[in-house]
Amino acid sequence: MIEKSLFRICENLSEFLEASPQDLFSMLEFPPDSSKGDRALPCFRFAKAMKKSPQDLASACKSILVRQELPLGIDRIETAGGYCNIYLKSSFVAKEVLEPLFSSPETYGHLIRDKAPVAVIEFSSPNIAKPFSIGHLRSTNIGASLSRIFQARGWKVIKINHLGDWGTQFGKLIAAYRRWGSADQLGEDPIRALFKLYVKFHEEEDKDATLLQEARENFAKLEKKDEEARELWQWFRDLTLKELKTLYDKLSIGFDYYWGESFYMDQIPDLIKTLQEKNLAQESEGALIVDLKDEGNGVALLRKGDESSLYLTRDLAAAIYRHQQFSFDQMLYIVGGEQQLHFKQLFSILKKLGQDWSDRCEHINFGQISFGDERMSTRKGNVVFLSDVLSRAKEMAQNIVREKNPELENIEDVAEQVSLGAVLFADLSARRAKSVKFSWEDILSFDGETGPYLQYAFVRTRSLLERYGKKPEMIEDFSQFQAPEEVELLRTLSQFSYALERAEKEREPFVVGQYLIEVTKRFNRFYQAVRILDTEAQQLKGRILLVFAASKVLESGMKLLGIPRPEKM
RNA sequence: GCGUCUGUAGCUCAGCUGGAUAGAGCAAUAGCCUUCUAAGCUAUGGGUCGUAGGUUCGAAUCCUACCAGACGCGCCA
Repeated sequence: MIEKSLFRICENLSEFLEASPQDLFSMLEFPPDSSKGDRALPCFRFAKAMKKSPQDLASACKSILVRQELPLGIDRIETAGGYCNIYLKSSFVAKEVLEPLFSSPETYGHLIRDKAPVAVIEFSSPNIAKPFSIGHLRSTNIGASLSRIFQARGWKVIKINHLGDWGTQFGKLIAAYRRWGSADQLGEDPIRALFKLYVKFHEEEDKDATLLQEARENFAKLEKKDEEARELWQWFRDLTLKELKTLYDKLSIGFDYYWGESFYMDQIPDLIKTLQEKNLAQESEGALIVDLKDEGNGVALLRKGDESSLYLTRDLAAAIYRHQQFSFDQMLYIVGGEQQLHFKQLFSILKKLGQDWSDRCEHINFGQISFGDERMSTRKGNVVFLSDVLSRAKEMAQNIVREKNPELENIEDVAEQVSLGAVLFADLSARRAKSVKFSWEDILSFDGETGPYLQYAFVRTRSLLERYGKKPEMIEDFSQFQAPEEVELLRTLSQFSYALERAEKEREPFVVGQYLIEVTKRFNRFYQAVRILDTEAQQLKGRILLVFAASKVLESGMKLLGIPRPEKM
């Protein structure tokens, strides 16, 4: 184990630097480039207390370390500036990468824990009766990736789709349907038909003040289990859910529970009662509120004047219910940053309710997708539908595949995979918090650091392995990798688990994407610089094993991000 | 007005638990296919890290103020 040897070094320096080995270990960093070693210990921090220059300290560290035998796999120690740089033997790195990758490629880089902590992850959560826009892709994509990353990091993950299937919007929809809709309209493309009704409602709303009133009344009826309203609601919900599931299948995303907002409806009266009994809720202007002004979180609305529930009420019920069911160690809400206040209020009220697990709830926010200069708005109808993006991307990919690889058999399938790769990766190519301007050009890009870039490298590995024709075998001599491109590739492959760890800690799937770009870059350089298939037997065996290793890491990482892995393209 | 987030190359973004010369991709220019898929590889140019202070041996990174943009702040979700 690389970590073991590095930890040994920290132990050996512990006394001299007057710091625990654990602290030293956590201080180790990756140098900017490999000429400065594999890990570095910065000595600046100790300079003041020990009244020595960082340079002298680094040298002292070096002499302490070289005085005795270096731990297994450590090649040498050098100093540069105030850094004590640790160089690993490249044969050691090769062994550490290739052996586990060969014996259990599926779990390479993963963390196995004795007892898996439980994470509830709520994501995607689209609104029923509204088309799935490119904006919804963010929560879906981040949530699905994070779920897989958490699993790879040893969590048991429970995935919940908190469908937006309750609320005043349904009152609006029912009102719109009654005025302008008909059953035939919903036959062909029900979602678009419902969407048109929704947009029309908001157009007419400005002219006709009674509309909103009617919508609210409809929703109140729905909550009071009015049969007719409920039938319509059920119908709209079924239509949407059917279409949603097709989309999730296409993206290979599954949920453990489709517990939408409506699911918690019956739990709300008790919740309200408890809140009142604990004197947390108070009447104000006809509504029921929790005053959180003293902590800077404004006023939280629990119940409207007409007694109907609100988003926050349903989220409170949902959180409590989920905790009862799963007693999770962590709950992540993958929801846009514009709802920050809502989640602050939610967590704060949970705490006031005495739910001590409230600090295990976390809002994983992300920036918005804007469209040109305007914010995308379903109400105004200026949205980009995910289905349109996907079909346009597929069309474009098809043209490119036809041009680049005309003999390919299943061009349409490959185009589908490549276009999905492009769209999904584009969505994960910046940190969550960044808001992104939607651009066809960016999302349909196939060159440079994109999904297809990863896929192309993966295809190259598959092609090499196929041409090789045999199963790769384990090698004995790990010192045969001499070319710098081989060493660099191995070095990068050895860092997979760090990428996963960082992605988990920062809740950033993007970190895995960045890492895969790095692997791909290293692989391409290796491929360019070195012949693989037409070399002598020993070298061939080693290089094909390295190709196998790269292929598996790429595959594993792309799986985590939901990026399809074509065999040919 | 208050709060949160963002501001780094022409464009899109890394780097932000302080540290070694501020890195990629796109676009531009110049090379590399009689050899394993050129959706690739190599090279070149391109930067007051929003502004001004402060902390520090050291600041793109931490603190303060200001500027610009996005979002949120009582009956939507």
